[in-house]
Amino acid sequence: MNEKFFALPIEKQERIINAGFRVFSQNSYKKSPVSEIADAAGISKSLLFHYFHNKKELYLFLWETCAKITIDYLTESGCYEKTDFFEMLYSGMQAKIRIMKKYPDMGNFVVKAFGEQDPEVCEEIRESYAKYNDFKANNTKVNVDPNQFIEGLDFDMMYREIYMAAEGYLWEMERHWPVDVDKMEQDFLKLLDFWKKIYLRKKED
Amino acid sequence: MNEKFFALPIEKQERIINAGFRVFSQNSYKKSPVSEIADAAGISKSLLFHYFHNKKELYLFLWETCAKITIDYLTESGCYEKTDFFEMLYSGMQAKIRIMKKYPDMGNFVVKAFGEQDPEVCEEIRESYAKYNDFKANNTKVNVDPNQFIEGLDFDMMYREIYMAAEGYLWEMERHWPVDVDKMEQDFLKLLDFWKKIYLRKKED
DNA sequence: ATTAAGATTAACCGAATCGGTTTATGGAGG
DNA sequence: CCTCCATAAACCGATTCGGTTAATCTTAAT
Repeated sequence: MNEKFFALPIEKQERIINAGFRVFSQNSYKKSPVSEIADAAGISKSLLFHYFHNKKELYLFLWETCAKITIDYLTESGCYEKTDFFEMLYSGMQAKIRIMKKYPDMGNFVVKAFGEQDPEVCEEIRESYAKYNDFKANNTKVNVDPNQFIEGLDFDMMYREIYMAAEGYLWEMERHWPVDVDKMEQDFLKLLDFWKKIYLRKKED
Repeated sequence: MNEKFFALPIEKQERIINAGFRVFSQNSYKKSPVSEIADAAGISKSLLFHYFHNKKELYLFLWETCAKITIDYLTESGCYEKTDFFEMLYSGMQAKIRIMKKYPDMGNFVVKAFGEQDPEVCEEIRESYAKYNDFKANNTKVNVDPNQFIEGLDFDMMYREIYMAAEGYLWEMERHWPVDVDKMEQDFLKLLDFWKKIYLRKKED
């Protein structure tokens, strides 16, 4: 790609990135016109082709950008260092919320790209995803104290259940456009309280 | 539409319906070619245009079909008559599983259609959805005994949490194609047990 | 065997779209 | 006035799409 892209004002870079996320998340790679992305970004198609030599390059740049954004926001949230389980959940969720605020269509783009079948891009997508997963595996070490939970609790099951509920909540949110991220944070705090009340051992002091 | 469609062998009807679900769920209305649907169904484009006069008619037929299928499977499952909360959950989930078995892409089609913006179809979609919602509101009456749950439980919150977890689970499943519906049922049974253990009042007899 | 009717498809059409290129424009600095 | 350089308009050949038409294939009655 043309490195001059990064010399653009950040605001313009983000407009282009978000336009790409939006269009590519709504249609398959082949059916997503570059012209539509340019329109959504408020620039001309020719300019887009000036910064990215072709459609494929733009697409893969967006894909790599997702990994970069996720890693940046997650590490910055400090969630990797937390030892308290619910604190980890909370800062992780805060990172996701901040991402959604700035890149509203990134989540859907990731899902769509991950399932992309087009031979022109799908191998690259999968390779890059493997790399990202390696990074995650090397940097995620959850250590929680099992004594804080109620007796006889199936911890893996609880984790899974909470994870799915969060996922389901996000999914439900994204269906009701536009996403109200502030309401989201409130809802999630309420959920956290609910979970703590259910799963945490009562303090008997 | 051409009523002769319903005279076709059921197996062929379903092939066409599933092909429509598949293609329309992967791209927006405008970017979903009728020819691709015909290919996926194993028939010629001209034959598809013989049964449905145009693309819009096919699309709206598929949309109405979703409501019909959902209502049919849900009432047949008996979940509307259940008074036990977890039994209701279980039969509802069984209905959804049966639907996914027969129409693997219907769920994604519904989501996509619900968010469709194209002026050629979006008003009709919304109207029809309102009708479906009315039906659901008139036929869903949950009456559960609050005494069966642990003390101090926020029931609405629990319901919401369970609902989201189920949603999140489905969503996670659909990402890992193809969906293994039998494993799904097992997982869901385990989840049900987990919830019962957490939320139900312990029997002290 | 002939034919009529219906089911199904291949071939076709005009309009629009798409990825990408070439040419033109407009504005800032020297 | 000239030179860059960011940006856009106009353009191009290839392809695609919705829909139609003409042809073929199947079947069952005569």
